Amino acid sequence: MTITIKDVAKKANVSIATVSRILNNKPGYTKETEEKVLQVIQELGYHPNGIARGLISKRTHTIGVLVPEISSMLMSKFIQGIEHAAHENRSSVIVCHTESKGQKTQKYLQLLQEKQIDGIVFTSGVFTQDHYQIINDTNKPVVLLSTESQDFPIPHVKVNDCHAAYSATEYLIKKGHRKIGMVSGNRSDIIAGQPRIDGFIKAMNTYQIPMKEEWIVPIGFNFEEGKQGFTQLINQFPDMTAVVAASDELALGVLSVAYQRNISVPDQLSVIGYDNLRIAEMSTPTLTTVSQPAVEMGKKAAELVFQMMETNKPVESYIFPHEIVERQSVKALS
Amino acid sequence: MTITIKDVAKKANVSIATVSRILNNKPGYTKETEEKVLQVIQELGYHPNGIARGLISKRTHTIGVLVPEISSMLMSKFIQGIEHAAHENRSSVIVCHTESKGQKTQKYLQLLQEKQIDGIVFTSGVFTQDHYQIINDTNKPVVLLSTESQDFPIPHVKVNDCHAAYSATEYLIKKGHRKIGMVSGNRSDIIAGQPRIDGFIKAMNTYQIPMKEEWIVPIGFNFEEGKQGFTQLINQFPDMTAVVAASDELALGVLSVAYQRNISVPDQLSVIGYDNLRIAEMSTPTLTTVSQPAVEMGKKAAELVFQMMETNKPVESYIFPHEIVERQSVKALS
DNA sequence: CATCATTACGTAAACGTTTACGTAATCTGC
DNA sequence: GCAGATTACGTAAACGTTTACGTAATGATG
Repeated sequence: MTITIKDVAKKANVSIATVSRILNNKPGYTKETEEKVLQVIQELGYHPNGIARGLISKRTHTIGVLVPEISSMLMSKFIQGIEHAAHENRSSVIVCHTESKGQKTQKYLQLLQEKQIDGIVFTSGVFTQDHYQIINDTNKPVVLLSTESQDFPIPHVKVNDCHAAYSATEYLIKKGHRKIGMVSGNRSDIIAGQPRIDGFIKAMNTYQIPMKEEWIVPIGFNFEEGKQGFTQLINQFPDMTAVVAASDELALGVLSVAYQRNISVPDQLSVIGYDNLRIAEMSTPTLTTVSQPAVEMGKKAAELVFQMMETNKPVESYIFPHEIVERQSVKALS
Repeated sequence: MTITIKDVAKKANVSIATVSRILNNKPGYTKETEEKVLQVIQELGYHPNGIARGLISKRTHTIGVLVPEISSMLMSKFIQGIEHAAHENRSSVIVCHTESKGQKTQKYLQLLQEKQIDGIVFTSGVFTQDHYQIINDTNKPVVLLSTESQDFPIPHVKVNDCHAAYSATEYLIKKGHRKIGMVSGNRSDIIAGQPRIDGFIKAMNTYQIPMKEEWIVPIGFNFEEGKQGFTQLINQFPDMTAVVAASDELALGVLSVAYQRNISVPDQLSVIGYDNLRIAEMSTPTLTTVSQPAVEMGKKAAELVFQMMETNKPVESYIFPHEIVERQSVKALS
């Protein structure tokens, strides 16, 4: 049923080699035969079979992206950037939902290998020994997005989490705040948890602001955890005037509990978020936050993958600058 | 360099046919040879090449999904559901960002065809003649998600937009509201625009509530448009007590402007949204809204694709029930 | 006009699988 | 113990391309 290059060749009275040449712009045919063949292709409605092509060329023009959570707003921005870069490189992207599970991640890595994809963007939290094993013997380019690996030589693109959290804290301090709490990711999360806590502590120390351990509540990154974390924080630190949240979702959780308890933001409490997702503009009050250029980061990560494919050389990691976006949730103390 | 089935066969002293049989659980080998071959596969670290496989089987275990906007929260839920169903059917999904552009959509359809994907979930607004053309001669299963086509016999899964908007409006009416405005999608959007407006009007008529044309502001679906639309609406309808927003993002825009103008929600103004995205729980106040079970819908759409592949028969469209989720943004008038 | 380079093709072998068909060995039932 | 059925394989032809190599025809050069 399906029309192949042979059918085209036969009908155009040429060999399949000639058709192939025309299809791929390789030299070796006259203008006339080209026109003839092109016309036959039209008539027959022929489309080349990418699978057969891939079998020979060993390129599938497909890259895989592993994400822990598809419908996370941060991840969907990453994916958007990746898709964009892929499209510019005539490739498409397969999304793999790992649910942060090591086993599912491994299964997906195998799957991608069998599918002969050209490269991988890995956004799925911690990158383990097992993952490296698989990836290493596939010999395909991989880049880590918003994560990194200290054990293996794999390029990454991210912002400097510690530094960004430092900036956020410093921003509050410069606004006159001294009693500052933090709701953050778990300490066991060595990518986005502990480093941001470190940044917070470092800023407090640099500005010689005394602080207590219980001013920091490590709990996670989502909205519910933000509500929980802030509830705990406000109970053990009632005269706090500002809080740095390690994600925008956390910050919204803070806003939500504050609203319930009639704590006015920013008049009684200042809040700074992290990520600069779209919800940061959509909340009431709008959220001052540390911006991660997520779409750009996704784009860059994918571009590095393509660069590695072409040059066959390792590439440099890329650290994106962060930036404080001022909105309404932080007030200067007089 | 790459290890093929031949290498395995040679090292195990069997033919490639036998290896293939073992790989695919087809009968015709003893326990002994199986063990032997399996062991060699382990030793060599062999992985079957899905491309070569696909060339023969004509199945790539890949489906494509076309979305107008990847980082829309609604779309990412759809994608999540689709990915889930795909994974359960041992397939993976390629995401294609169409930007609602007909031309890009067509390009992507061609691409997917060349990639020999097994089926398509189409979530990209209006489904045109041109799209049908391409899809029809590929002969692959397609299902429309959250859209439909009156011209072509393609199954869809969605909620009944008109009915859902009717319910939302009715809900407000039953809470005692009479002066109700609407911020909606454009009238030219025959999928999610006009039908929801129709539902609104129908409810007002059914309950014999007089209304004016300018109580409806068709403008779009996102946050910014919500702000704009509501600003316009409140100016020409100042004594309005409630508003139905055709999306949660629109509703958040309403909330935002109301906050700026010191209109208290829900005390002075009730707001009902549409979609039940995660932001509906995260806003202040939390948003009463019409729930679309987006993840389930995505899942169902993909499942229909697989069903069509297996049975080779057309399937029925599927209308999901909607549901009002009560939160804090609507108040009963006494 | 003879020689050589270039052009415009065609032939056939890959790429890594699956699978129809053939064949020798083993098993079954009497 | 023998005919026939069954089992456990091997051989080779597909699947739809790309591409190295060969060849005849054309063009350029002296």
